[in-house]
Amino acid sequence: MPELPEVETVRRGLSNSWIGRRIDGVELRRDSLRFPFPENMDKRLTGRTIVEINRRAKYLLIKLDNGEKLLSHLGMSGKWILDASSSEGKHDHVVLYLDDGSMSIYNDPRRFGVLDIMAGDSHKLLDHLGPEPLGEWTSEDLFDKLNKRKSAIKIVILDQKVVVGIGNIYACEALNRTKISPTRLACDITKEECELLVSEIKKILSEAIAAGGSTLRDFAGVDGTLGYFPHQFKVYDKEGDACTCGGEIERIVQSGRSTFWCPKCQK
DNA sequence: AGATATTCCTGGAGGC
DNA sequence: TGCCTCCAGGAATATC
Repeated sequence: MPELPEVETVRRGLSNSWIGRRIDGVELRRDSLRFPFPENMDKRLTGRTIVEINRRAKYLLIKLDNGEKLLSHLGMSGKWILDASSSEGKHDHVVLYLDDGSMSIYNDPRRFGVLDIMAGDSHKLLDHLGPEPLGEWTSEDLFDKLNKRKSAIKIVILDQKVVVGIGNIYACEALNRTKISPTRLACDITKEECELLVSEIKKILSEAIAAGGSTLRDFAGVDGTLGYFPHQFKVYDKEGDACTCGGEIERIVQSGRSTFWCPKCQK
């Protein structure tokens, strides 16, 4: 569920709490999530100080003082719980003991998340990724990629090789905002529509980050949990509701996933 | 290579 | 109230 804005919000929350902290102890409650943890992950993290936290796509890159990075992906249900007083959670998989006496816990019921340690800049999960939507991403780049694809536009903008960070929710929302039908073939999207898509995707992601940032203080104040933040959506999970144009929002299934859209205004 | 199906996992919702 | 089935979804992997 966390898409780019949620991961960026988590990055900011973790930065506030973690930068400059030394990891004094690591408790692994299991040996894998989606993938096995790297050999001796607990020992390799112990004694390290966190110097910087970056984001690439939906991955968090937690830089350590020896140059290595802890790679964290939240999958569907992953959360970092900061300043935890105790760990009784059923799905608390990893506990970090920090040098200020606090405890940070990685909790993930569905275990789709990833934790790994990388020494250099290359990683199997990162190397094939497409451009960052909030970086130097242009409509020309998008048009070139869509041109070659005969799948529905909704499916193609979910492809992390085309552009990163967009999940099911923002794909639906962006298409509604640009009035493009999710069923149109990617190769039939015009240059003008690409310009619109790029600018609306940048806008909606920025807005969501701003909203996440504003809820972060309150949200983290309650239980210190950093994970998924609900935002205001126009079409996602709103089957049967009225679209802003007056039409009725429908749900269809594309490649096994729900798409919410308005057939009246999205052409 | 590109398109599609399958897989991982648990909690929550809905049906009876 | 309880049990069953289905569904949610990120992204690697396999298969055609």
